[in-house]
Amino acid sequence: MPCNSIHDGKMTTIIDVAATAGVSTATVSRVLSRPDRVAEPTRLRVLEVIRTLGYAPNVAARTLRTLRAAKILLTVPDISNPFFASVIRGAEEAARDAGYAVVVGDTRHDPEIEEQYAVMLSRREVDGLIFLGHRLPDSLQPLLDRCGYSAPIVNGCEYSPGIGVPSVHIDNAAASGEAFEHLVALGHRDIGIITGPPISPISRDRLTGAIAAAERHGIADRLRVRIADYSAGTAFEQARILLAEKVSALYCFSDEMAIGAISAVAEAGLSCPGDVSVVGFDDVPLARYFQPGLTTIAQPKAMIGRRAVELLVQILRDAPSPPRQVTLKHMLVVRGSTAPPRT
Amino acid sequence: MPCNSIHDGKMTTIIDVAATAGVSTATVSRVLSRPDRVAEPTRLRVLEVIRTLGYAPNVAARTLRTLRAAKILLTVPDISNPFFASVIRGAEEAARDAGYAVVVGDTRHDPEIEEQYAVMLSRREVDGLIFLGHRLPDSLQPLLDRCGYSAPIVNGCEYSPGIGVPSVHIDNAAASGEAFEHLVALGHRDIGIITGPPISPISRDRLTGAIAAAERHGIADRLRVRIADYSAGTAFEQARILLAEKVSALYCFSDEMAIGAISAVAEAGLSCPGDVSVVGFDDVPLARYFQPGLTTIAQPKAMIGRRAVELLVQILRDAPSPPRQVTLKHMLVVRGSTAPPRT
DNA sequence: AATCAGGATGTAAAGGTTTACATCGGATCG
DNA sequence: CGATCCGATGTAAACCTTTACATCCTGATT
Repeated sequence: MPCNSIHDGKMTTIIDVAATAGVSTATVSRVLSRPDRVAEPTRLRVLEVIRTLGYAPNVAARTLRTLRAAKILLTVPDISNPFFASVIRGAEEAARDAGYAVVVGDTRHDPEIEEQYAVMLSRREVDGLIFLGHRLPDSLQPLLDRCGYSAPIVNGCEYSPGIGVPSVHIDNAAASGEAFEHLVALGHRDIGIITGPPISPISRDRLTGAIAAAERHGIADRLRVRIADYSAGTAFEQARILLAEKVSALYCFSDEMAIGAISAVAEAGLSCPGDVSVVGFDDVPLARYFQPGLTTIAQPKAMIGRRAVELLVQILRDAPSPPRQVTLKHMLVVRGSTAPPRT
Repeated sequence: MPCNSIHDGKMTTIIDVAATAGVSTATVSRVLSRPDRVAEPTRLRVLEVIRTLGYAPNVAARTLRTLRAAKILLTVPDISNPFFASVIRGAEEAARDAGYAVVVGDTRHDPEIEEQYAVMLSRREVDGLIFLGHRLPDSLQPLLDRCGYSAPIVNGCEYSPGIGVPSVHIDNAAASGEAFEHLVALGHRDIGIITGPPISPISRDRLTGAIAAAERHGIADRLRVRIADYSAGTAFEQARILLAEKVSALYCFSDEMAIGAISAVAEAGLSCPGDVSVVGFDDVPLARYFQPGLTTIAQPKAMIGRRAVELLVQILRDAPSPPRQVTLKHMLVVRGSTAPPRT
C-alpha cells in the first residue's frame, strides 16, 4: 500500500493551520508574509502550529493568486559547456538575492526545445526569461512586439541588435582583436581561425575583430578560416585541415574547441606550443589545468549571469528605464599554449 | 509607460476563449486535454480562437486543480562538472517521454541550498525529486518516514543503503577494482590514489574496491591514499604530494581530478604516461580530447539519468513495486594516459 | 410513436492562497 | 466621558483551471 502522501493524500493547508491555532487563514498568511502585522503571541502560536503540522504553503495557489511565480527561466544552448555553468552560478546568486529561483533549461541548440521552454513564460510558469543563445523563440515575438524593451526577456552573451532585447555581454570584437594581436606579437603570420556557427552573432563579431587585427598587420590574406560549432569534436576535424595548410597558430572561438585543436596537433605528431600555438576563448575553469595551460580570453562569466538577472529584475519591477545593453570587461590570459613560432 | 503585459496586464483566460468561441470553459478545456471528446467543428473553432487570442493556459491554476506540477526536480552537487551534464541530458529525455519537465538545481555541495530545493517538493512545486549528491535534505526525512520507498524521491549515482531511497548507480567497487587492476597489469606497484570526500559513499566504495584489488596483489601496504573533493584544483595539490613520494601511477576518482593530477605531473617536470600513469573516473566527453587521452571508467551517464527518471515516474504512478536499486554497467576505457612504468 | 442510448456540451464546485475591506476593542485625547 | 484612532484580526472574494454531474439532442430500437 503505497503511502505517497505528498502525492495522493490531502496535504495540510493553511486552513488546517488556522483551525488548529484558532485564528483565521488571513492571520496565518500574514504570519508568513508580513510578520510585523501580527501580534507577538499570536505569531508564535501560529509558527508553532506550522511546525508541528509540517505545513508548507502550496506554491501553485500562491502563484495563481499573486500572479508571481518568483522564478526566472534561464536557457542555455549546451549545459555540458562549463562556460555556461559559471554563468548559471552567477545568475543563481543574483536571483537568490532578489528573491527569485532559477530554472535552468538545456536547449541543446534545438529550436524546438527552445520553444518548449519559451512557453513557460507565456504560461506564467516563470516571471521572466534569460536566454544565452542567439535565437529568440518565435512564440515570444508577439510579446516582444507589444512590450519592446519592457518585456521580461534578457539575453546573455549573444548580443544581437536586431532582436530588440536587453543584453549583457563583452566586447567580442575587441577581445578577439586582442587575442589575435597576441599571436601576431609572438611572431605568427600564418594563422588559422576556427569559428562558431556563422549564424552566431558572437562568432561573427569575433571574426570581424580578428580580421580587423589581421588587416592592421597586413596579413589578412594569409588567414585561414574554418567553421565549427564550439565543440571539441568539430574543432578537431577543422584543426586537422588547417594543420595540413601549415599554419603556425590556431585561434579558436571557445576553449572546448582549443582543446579539440590541441588534440589534433598531437595527432599530427606536432607539439603545442612548440610547433603550433593555440588560443582559446572563455577561460573555463579547466583551462589552466590543461596541458599546456590554455591562452585564452577570460570572460566575466559569473558577472554576466549576475547582471543579466539584475537587468531582468529591474524590468520585472517596472524600473523607469533599465539599461538596454551592458558591456563587461574581458581579459587576455596568457598561458602555455602559445609561444613564438618555430623559426 | 512600460507595457509589461505578461506582468501587469490581464492575461487572456480560458473564459475569454470560451466567450469568444461561444462555448463553455469546459469545452475549451476539453479541446486542450481530450480533443476526442469534442465535436470536430467546435474543436476547430475553439482552436482558431485560441490562436488568435494567443491563449496559453495558466500553469499555476492547472497545477492547483490537478495536484500535479508535471515537473521533476533534479539537484546536482556541481553543475560545472560535465559528468552531471550528461546525466541531466538523459534525465530530460526520459522526463519528456513521460510528460514531465526537469528543473535543474545546482546545490554546490551546500546543505543549505539542498534544503532550499527540497522545499520545492514539500510545496508541491514539483512532483518528485532526483538528487545526485549523497545527502538527503533533513526536511524530507518526515516524508520518508511516512512513505518509505514510495516517497517520490530517487537518488542517482551515490547509492547509500542507509538512506532508504531508491537509487540508480554502477557497481563502484567493482569498477574501481578494474581500474586498479589495469595499472597493476601494466606493472605498476607504487600507486597513489586520490579520493573524493570520505563522506561520499561512492568514494568509499571506490576506495574499497581499489584496496581489495591491491590486497589481491599483495601491494596494499605500498598504497598511498590522499583525499580531495573531485575538483581539479584539490587533486592538483594532492598529486604534488604523492609525486614527491615516488609513485609511478595516480588513480583519481574523477576525470576532473585526473586532469588536475596530470597538470601536477607536468609541473613536476615529469611526463604522463612516460613517468607517471594517470587513471580517471567517469569518462566525461573531454576525456578523449585531453592530452594525453584519459584512461578512465566510463559510466553510462545518460542512462543513469534516464533510469532515475523512469524509477521516479513509476513511483509517481503508484506502480506496484518498483525496483529499489538499479545497477548499470560500467566499462574501462584505456587511452593514452596509462603505460607501463619506466623500468 | 415512445423509449433509450449515447455523444456533445454546459453548470458549478473545488483546489489553497492572498488581500481589500470590515470589524472589534482598547488606548489616547480633549 | 465621549470621540477618535489605530493595531489586531476576521470575512470573503478573486486568481484560473479541471471535472463530476447534469442536461440536451439526435438517431436508433422496439
